[in-house]
Amino acid sequence: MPEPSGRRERKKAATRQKIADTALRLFLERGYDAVGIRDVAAEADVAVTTLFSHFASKEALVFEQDEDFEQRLTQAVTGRAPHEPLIPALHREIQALVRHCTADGAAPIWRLIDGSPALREYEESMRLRHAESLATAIAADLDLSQTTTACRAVARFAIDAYSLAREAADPEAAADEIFRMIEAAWEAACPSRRARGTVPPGRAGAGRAVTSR
Amino acid sequence: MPEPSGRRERKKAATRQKIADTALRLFLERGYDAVGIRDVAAEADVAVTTLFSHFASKEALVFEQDEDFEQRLTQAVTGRAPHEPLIPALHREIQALVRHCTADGAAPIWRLIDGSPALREYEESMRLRHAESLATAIAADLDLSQTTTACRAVARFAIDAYSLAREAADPEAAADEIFRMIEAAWEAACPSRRARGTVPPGRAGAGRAVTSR
DNA sequence: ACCGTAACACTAACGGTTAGTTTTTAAGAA
DNA sequence: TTCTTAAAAACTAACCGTTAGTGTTACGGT
Repeated sequence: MPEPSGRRERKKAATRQKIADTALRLFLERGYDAVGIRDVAAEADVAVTTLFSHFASKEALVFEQDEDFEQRLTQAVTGRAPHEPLIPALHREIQALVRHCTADGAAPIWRLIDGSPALREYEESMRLRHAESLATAIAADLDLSQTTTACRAVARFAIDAYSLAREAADPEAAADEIFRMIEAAWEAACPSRRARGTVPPGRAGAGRAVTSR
Repeated sequence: MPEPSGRRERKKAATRQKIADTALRLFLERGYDAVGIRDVAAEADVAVTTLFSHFASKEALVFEQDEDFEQRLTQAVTGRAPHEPLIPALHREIQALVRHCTADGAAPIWRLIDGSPALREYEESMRLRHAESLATAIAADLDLSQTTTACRAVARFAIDAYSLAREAADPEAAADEIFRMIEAAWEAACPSRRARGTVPPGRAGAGRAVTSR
């Protein structure tokens, strides 16, 4: 089996990068809808088929940068300090991601995205996949001490927090507010676990059995 | 100006219905991807452009039935019994909707949807629009006693509950479980309101000020 | 030096969608 | 009735994202 070694991979990466850069530049210059795939391919000096061998769709060209989002989320769960409670760790990571995408430099790209229904739809769908990965990571981390349903729910809630915060007037405050809600929701789903983190110890374990699944 | 009176509207509605019926039949017979727009138009004996004057996209043909989803949600909020708390009302309606779409008769359509990425994506995007409407209804109902962020968050959570419950092995139990979480989240966001409904009176109003916005 | 194959190019098409234009048909006015 | 207006539907012809099919090149392993 060919062990990867050098030139080929570099050339491939260079082509991919050139396509992504060209695409983003053209989109920002003329608007997403006003630029066709054929325009991008021509300007990047590659064939249309080559473009599609690097990117699955036109929308994927825009979300090149945003690639590690999914991994950062799951890492925040699986790679957190031992005994650190789940929700605050998630909260911290989402805050960082929100800050990252509301930074001044990223503004034009997000204006681009918000301006195109196709891009928004693509993003939503991508986030849902992220939520599924996150749910899996959470379920694995908790090691069967929690329902799959509850894990999938918090995962979705966390993604919701990200996307609502991104749109809010004060993104950081919005994320804080939503995560206060998520913390409460998680405790309600967790009758068998100690309460800890940003919320006072309150009533944990209301004695209701988990019925689903 | 000509006041609309009868035949025209009936014929138009009939055309629309014929298109929708034909489309659904063909999709169920041959599969969504195997049926082209031109096939549907031909079988319904209309021009392609006519089809698109009735439906915005191919996917919209499938979600014809599901039309009143949005209105049922907002109605559940705005039209609930006086003094009935928000979350239980929402819970009840979502339960009804989940039951409706997991009923035996509806199974083939949902198999169709789950089988096509395009349809799933379309549905997600549609649900997000529903969540926005719901958030608006909730905000209006609460009359400024709650943050927009909190309203948008519960609205999303409710939609999440619907779509997670729909996929769960035991849909009703899953919806119950997630709504227990939502109830807790809502109380955490509601320092100024009495606790009531499906959850024991517990600690309401932890004395934390709402900071966002 | 040779072969296998990954990367890319080229042509042509498919399928959803839309613009432009024209024909039909219902609703009201003369 | 007949005429007028306008909505509904038809037809043509394309646009655009995407893919299949078919080479061609050049890198990497032997």
